[in-house]
Amino acid sequence: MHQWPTTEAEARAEQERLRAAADHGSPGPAVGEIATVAGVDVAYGDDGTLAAAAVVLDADSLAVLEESVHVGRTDFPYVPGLLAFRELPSVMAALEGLTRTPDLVVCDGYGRAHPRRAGLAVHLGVLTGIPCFGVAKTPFLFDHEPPGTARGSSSPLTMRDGSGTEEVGRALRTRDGVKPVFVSIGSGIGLDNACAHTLRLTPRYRQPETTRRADHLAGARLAALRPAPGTGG
DNA sequence: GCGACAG
DNA sequence: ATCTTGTCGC
Repeated sequence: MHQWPTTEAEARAEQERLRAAADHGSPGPAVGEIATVAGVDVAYGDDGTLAAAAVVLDADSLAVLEESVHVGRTDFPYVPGLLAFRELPSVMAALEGLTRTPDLVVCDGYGRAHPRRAGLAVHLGVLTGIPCFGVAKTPFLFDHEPPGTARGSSSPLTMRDGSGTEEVGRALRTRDGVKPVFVSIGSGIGLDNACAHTLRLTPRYRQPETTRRADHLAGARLAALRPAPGTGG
């Protein structure tokens, strides 16, 4: 089992190791080349309680094939830039609870679009060895021109601090007239394919079905842990 | 050194 | 992430 950092210093060292190990070059699987796709997400309770969920979908029909939940705790606080160390141990546990290995993993948050090029999706991609990318909801650290209003329109994401003009991700409109999501690669897949998969996963809502399913599952499990007052818990 | 900055 | 009602729409 993996040894997880407990201090910020250890986390940064591990983050750099993972960044260096990431595959940022291969195009990875295209739409039509995968049979299954997994979504992961974490819901938090008051104390350190959390529920991490992994949901496997049929890549074609988007039907749910399998679900896995890990209930546990976190000691690692939310530190900007180090989100991965708060979420990953339990996410990995949830993934290990699956009976099949998905062909692709989609997570909340960023991958290569990160101050040190090592967001959540980079960590997850390297640690699982499965192609992985991230879909985030807010741009904060990045600059981008608004994409066209039609679903499928996109524009490049660049670092807001002006550290280069490299496209670290892409603002992608997944629904007509709805604010875009922000796609960035983790490891083992290219940005073009990541965006194509994201569009396949958004037939109806802004967020990918993978994320929506995992988010719902994690939230439901956490709620089940905290029965409503007077219900006898 | 301090602050901002996914979730 | 989480705190939270009603409301509009399919």
